[in-house]
Amino acid sequence: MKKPPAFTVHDVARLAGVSAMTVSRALNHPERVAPATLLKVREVVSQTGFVPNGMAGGLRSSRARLVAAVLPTLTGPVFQETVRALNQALDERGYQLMIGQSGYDASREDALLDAIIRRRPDGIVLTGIMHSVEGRRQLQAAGIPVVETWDLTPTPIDMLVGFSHERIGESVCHFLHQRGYRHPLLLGANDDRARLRMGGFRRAARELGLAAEVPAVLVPAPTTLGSGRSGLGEALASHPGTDAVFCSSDMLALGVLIEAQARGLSVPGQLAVVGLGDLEFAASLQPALTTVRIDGTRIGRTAAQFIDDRAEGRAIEQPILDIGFEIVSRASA
Amino acid sequence: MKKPPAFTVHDVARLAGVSAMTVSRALNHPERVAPATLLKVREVVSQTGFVPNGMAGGLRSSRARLVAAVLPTLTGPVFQETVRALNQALDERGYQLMIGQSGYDASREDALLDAIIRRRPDGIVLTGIMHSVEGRRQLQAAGIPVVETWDLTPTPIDMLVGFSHERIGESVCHFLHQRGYRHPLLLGANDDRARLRMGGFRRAARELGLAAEVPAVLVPAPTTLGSGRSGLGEALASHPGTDAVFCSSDMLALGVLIEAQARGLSVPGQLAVVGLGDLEFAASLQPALTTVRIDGTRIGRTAAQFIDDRAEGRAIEQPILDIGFEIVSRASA
DNA sequence: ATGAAAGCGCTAACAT
DNA sequence: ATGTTAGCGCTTTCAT
Repeated sequence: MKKPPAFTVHDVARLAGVSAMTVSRALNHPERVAPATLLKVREVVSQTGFVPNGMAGGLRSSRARLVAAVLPTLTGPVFQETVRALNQALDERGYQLMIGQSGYDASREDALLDAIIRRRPDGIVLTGIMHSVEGRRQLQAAGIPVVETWDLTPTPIDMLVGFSHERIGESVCHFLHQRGYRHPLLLGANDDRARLRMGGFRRAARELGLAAEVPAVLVPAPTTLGSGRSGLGEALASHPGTDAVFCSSDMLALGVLIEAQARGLSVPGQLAVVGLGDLEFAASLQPALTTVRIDGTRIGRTAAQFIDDRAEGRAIEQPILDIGFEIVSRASA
Repeated sequence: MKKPPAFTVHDVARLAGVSAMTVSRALNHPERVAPATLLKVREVVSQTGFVPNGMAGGLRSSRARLVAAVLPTLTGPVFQETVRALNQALDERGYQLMIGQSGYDASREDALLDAIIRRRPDGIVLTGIMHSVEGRRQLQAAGIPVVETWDLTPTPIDMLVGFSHERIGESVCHFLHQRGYRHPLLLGANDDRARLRMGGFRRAARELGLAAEVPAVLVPAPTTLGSGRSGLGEALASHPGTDAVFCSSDMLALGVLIEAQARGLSVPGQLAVVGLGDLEFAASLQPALTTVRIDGTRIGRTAAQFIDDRAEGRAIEQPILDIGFEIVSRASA
């Protein structure tokens, strides 16, 4: 597997008896080339297997046709719908998606941003809000379109497609209260967004006179089925009167469901369970899971649209978009 | 958000009172630059927020420091461990990961390969074997290191890290037979790899005198919990004597577990269930899931190693690696 | 409709 | 240890 010298536009040009420029045009603007010439060029291209060097083209045209996405975990199911929709929407518009994993370590985060900015992508999609001052500065300075997602802030770096985690907390609290549950408990990871939801839930609970401070059980991120099981155990040990659990992910909720079953607790009779994410499996569980649905597809598609609009110089009428959420009421609460 | 003209090495060079080349060296080979000069350059770099243009550097040095991964689905949990490990191992070596979704449509697949080859990545990781003749030709012609994964073939394009799906089928068949199950059924998607496992399972079953043709229930890809539930229903309707189900994913197996419970079937007493993947949740289920463990981490890390070795011109002693698999015996079978 | 010249920003190769 | 020159492969710009 010795690397054979790859063909260049000049090679193709020579073989087709035209200039390099005509080859470039035949590839990128076929309508501006005479049909006969086009045919000839295409012939040579397919015979040689020529694929243009995108680094050279991108360098000259300052269009990388690349979008970078930064995710806290590559592995969590939560953002998958978003990533899938983003990838598909970008693909339709002729962009490739590059992914990077953030979180955990501040210095790794800097290195990741650096690696991304080096490639001069046409846009960067952040899952969550960029809080680091240095990171914000870097992104602003790079002048690359940025879409922050999955959260709201009054001061985005650039563009935003998200929803309010606090309002989710409030809504779920009201939802449970309305159904007669009086001793809710919060089960979740200790990340920024989960904290916001807890804050909203607790405030609503105070306003409803439920509890001065709704108890919470924290589990390590990322949330797993196993931590749902052990988390419920912990919750019932420390707060035996608990009659409802709001979980910060559907996976966690599934763990709670399984643990409840193992303990002979009926759901929702003795314990209500609410998840977050409305993952594919939520509707198929027994009992079917009541959960908070977030339209990840819309987030992904909108982010792609924003970036493409920017790259094409189109104005964006509403660059800060709150897409809201929906409580999907099924059998578990 | 007007794009401010980004700094170049020349700007930095001017401000630091050195040549562009020295800036380049200070950034890439700091040891070859006098300490005082280095300090000066770094000072200017951090003041200007300069980030070198990777397209220009890559063009000149023909090192993109980029690896492309092609996955059948971005969303399935099956390859996540592989992708996570791949990303991490590449990251440690200073590469970025670009992902693309294959499958579904042959013309989309060509476009994806084209988009990847354009970027002249340092390597391409394929999840599964590339069967398309045209695709193989393109990849060979591009001279980019290719690692095929998650399968075995005597004729890889280049390098390979995988395991035998046929042998998995055989092994699970023997496993179930040994435990006294005599009426197994196969539940899975109708993809290449699942077919290989079914083939292996059926051959072993014939050799063991279990059945001339072990029955199978096919579900659409990607496999879901819901199709596990409906699949079990279908299986019991058409083959009421079934006493064991080998599912082509853990998610499917979870669906089978839930459906069995809903029907009052005891597992493994009346029905044995075996999954594939050993996903995080498998051990935490009730009953804990017996499943086939594939070391996705090793696949990902090895693929990264192979590509880096190639890029650095190191010889690879064993470029075709069978990492095998392991049946993790838990409570469900 | 096509071509020639120039240069995108960086770094390999060769001085000094 | 540092600088100079040249050129990676393409596309923008300006001719023709």
